[in-house]
Amino acid sequence: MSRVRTRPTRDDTKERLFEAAARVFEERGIGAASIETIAAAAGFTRGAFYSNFAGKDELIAAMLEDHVERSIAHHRELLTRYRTPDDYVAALRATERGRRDPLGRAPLLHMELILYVARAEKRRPELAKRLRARRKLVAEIIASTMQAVGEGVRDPAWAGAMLLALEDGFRLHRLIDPDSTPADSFFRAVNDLRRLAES
Amino acid sequence: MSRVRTRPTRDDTKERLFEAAARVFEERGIGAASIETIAAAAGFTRGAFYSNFAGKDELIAAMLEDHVERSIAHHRELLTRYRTPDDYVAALRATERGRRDPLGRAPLLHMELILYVARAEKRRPELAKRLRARRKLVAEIIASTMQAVGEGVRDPAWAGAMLLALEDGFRLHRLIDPDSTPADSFFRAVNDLRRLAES
DNA sequence: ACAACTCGATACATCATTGTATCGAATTGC
DNA sequence: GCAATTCGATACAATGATGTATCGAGTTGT
Repeated sequence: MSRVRTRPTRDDTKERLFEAAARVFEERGIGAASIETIAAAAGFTRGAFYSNFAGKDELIAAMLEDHVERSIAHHRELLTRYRTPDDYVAALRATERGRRDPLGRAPLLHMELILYVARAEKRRPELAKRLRARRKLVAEIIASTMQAVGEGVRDPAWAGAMLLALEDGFRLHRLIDPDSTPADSFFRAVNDLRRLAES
Repeated sequence: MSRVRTRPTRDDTKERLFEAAARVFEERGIGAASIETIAAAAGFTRGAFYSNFAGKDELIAAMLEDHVERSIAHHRELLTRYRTPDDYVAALRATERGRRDPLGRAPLLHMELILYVARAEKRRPELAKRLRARRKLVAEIIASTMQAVGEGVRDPAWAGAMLLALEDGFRLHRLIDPDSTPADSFFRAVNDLRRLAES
């Protein structure tokens, strides 16, 4: 039995390394981020890092694993509460405003991870699985909320793919030029499309 | 006057460095690419590189400059030839197919550049200018081709922004998962939207 | 043809990064 | 409590990257 904990638990350390890595990746880019910098940002030395991960690759794999579930869980939770398209979009808008991003991570990091993994041929399937899960989820959301209002969409899966492309695209453009790309561009587009589809 | 040129011109060297840099950036990512690797890929040494550019930043700025003009010029040229939406989309589809995209590798560079510049606060305006130019161009295309058919779009500028977001989004997703994201996803979406807007 | 100039390779010094090996302190099992 | 184990800091060797300074070959103007 220990009297008072003076050393952080292993999971604590990993968590701190995650956060630090997210910050550093976002700031410098994954490729330009050194292990040393990441460890230092977390308040540790390289020793701690290598004690927890085999290297940069394993860290990133762990980051993906960790955060994917979180974001999907959030959407599913929203789905149980808001049953019409308008409500759902409104709810999303609200969380968007409050949080950093519906996917749970800052946009730059999101893109950065996509690129990093897309480049690592052997690891691409992981990210692909994630994209497919997101699409399936959006398709479900469309189908579910549409049905609640009595409207029909011919192909929810394709509609989901389009919406996700639109979302990621606007996210990218907002990175480049926030001034000409308002935060709610995506939602505006969704509403426009819904209006189009209804007429 | 020299008899026979045995040394490449300065512009030749720069051009070769551009191409090599594009390859290396695509393969390793901008952050992870070293000057040495780039120069070597072009068949030169670092000496040549530093003789032509002050550093990585300046190289990238030059690459952007180069890329932008080329792509915009191409679209404008298309615009003079194809005056209806259908023709234009068809023409785009054709050039897209012809472009080197055997493994979907070229788009990586596009995203990579966006991220790199988005991160460099001081340089962001350049890329923003480019995004705005693209949007303006697409808006013009929409307005121009629509008018030729006698249709009206309420807000061509906004429609242009949406289309670009859609395009970049699909490009991103194709990087992740080519199997579930066919190369013509964007064009399919454009056609769907046109059909929606017409009804 | 000759002098001035330009380009790119080579060499060099400095510094950053990587991965491992080892040691001491903290923690847990018994 | 005490031994065994775990965690993370430190030291270390090897390698890679950066930028500059310099030299020789190539090129241009007159």
